[in-house]
Amino acid sequence: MIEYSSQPHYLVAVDCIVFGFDGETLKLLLVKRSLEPEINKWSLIGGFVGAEESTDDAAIKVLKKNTGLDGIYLEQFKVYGKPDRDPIERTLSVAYFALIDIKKYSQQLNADYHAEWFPINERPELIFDHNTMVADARKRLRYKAALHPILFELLPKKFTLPQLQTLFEAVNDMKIDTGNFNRKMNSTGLLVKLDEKDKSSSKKGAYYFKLNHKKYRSDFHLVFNLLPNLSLDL
Amino acid sequence: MIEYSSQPHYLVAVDCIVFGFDGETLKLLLVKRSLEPEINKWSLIGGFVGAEESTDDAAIKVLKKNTGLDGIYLEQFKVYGKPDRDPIERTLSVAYFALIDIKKYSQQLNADYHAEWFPINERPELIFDHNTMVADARKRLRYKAALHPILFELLPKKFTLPQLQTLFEAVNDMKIDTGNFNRKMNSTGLLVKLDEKDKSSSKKGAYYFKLNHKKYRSDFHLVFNLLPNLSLDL
DNA sequence: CCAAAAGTGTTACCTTTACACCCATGC
DNA sequence: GCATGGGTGTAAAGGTAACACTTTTGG
Repeated sequence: MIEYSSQPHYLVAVDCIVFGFDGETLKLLLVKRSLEPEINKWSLIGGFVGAEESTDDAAIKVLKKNTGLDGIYLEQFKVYGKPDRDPIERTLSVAYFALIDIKKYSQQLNADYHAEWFPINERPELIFDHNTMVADARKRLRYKAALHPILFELLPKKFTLPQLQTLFEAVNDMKIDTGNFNRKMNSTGLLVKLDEKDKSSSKKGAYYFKLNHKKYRSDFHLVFNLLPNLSLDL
Repeated sequence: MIEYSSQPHYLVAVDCIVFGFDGETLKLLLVKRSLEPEINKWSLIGGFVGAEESTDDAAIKVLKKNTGLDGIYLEQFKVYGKPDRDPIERTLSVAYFALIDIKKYSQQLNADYHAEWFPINERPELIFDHNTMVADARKRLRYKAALHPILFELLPKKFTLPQLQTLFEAVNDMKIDTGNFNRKMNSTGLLVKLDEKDKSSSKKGAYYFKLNHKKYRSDFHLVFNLLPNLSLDL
């Protein structure tokens, strides 16, 4: 029987940075940690990787358990592998960021899992290196969102251009010129204008759009320039 | 004593996709695997992560051991975490891509470690999922190289514009217009023209340039547009 | 009618692309 | 002097940014 002699073995966890958008601010889904150490402190949604599952599977499972949702946009972005990042025992964490339509998130589960949305700039202190993870995830989200139409994952099926613009402004902490933004978005071919208007935030009303899913899938990998004065900072 | 009960533990390895450039083609540094299973088959440079080192440390160590080089450009890009990717025992692999100036690589070590450069398109079959890793690393390199001036890491201190262009063409499998390429590169402010010329490949000779390291460091994170018809495909 | 938000138009400017052209020199 | 690779010039087309302007409608 071949074996890798006496190499050390470690625990492996996944942690998910779950972004949501309520129409105004970018939010983060956090849970109260249910095990020692640091029990009852705020933490990212995470869990250990089981023997029969891939890290991707583990992340999907953890998200399903905490939000009840399937088919969430999920992207592995970094491994945190410092020997002492968990004080109890060496644990590597594979970090994923997730984008979910906050409206799909059933509020009921909130109570079950002690999960809660926080505006990203008003979040509590997190355990271990989770604060760093959030900062890294945010940079990565900005980076990716400037080049790929990823932010649609955060919006409901029907959305308006002003909503979309607010989302881009929230993610990137910047003001964007409406005229240029609309032209740019319309020119991507990703938007399908609906007849219906959203009158909740103005008298004139803003047309609803939906995503052209076929084009979204086919063009997803292309590099767009969705931001003015593109200068990211990853 | 707090502990994480009976969660499973796994081996953790790092694997490095090491790119080099000889002035003509993009190359990959491979080694003959020295342990069972698949002993003597070609493999990426890798090793297990020791108890006292981070994954980054482990990657640096593995590279140092196999190339004798310090200060290599190294970037973690993905974790491979399928349960059965190693047939002997579950092992997660943290993949890094590395860029080295092939001229700095001391040929002598080649013999010591059975490492060898292969043109990227004429490489042998690799063990496990290493073929996938190479494909992924190459995509990632293209992506990053289109937006950040990362390819200078592959060049010697002095280089010419035609060399730089050949490198971009090799990485991206495309022909690039010389005039436009030169103008774009010169406009970045990253190049310092030297008085000396390289006459090895033409009668007229091509001016040597060196990298403006200060500008390289300060502007590294900015998003350039270093390729024509930018349309990547990560 | 007016305020306020949605959305369009206009223009100056810059970048990109394609390609023609000039330059230097060893043979 | 001419072939060869190095390097510059140019003009058309397209994209970007700034901002003025029009539209709609509830109060």
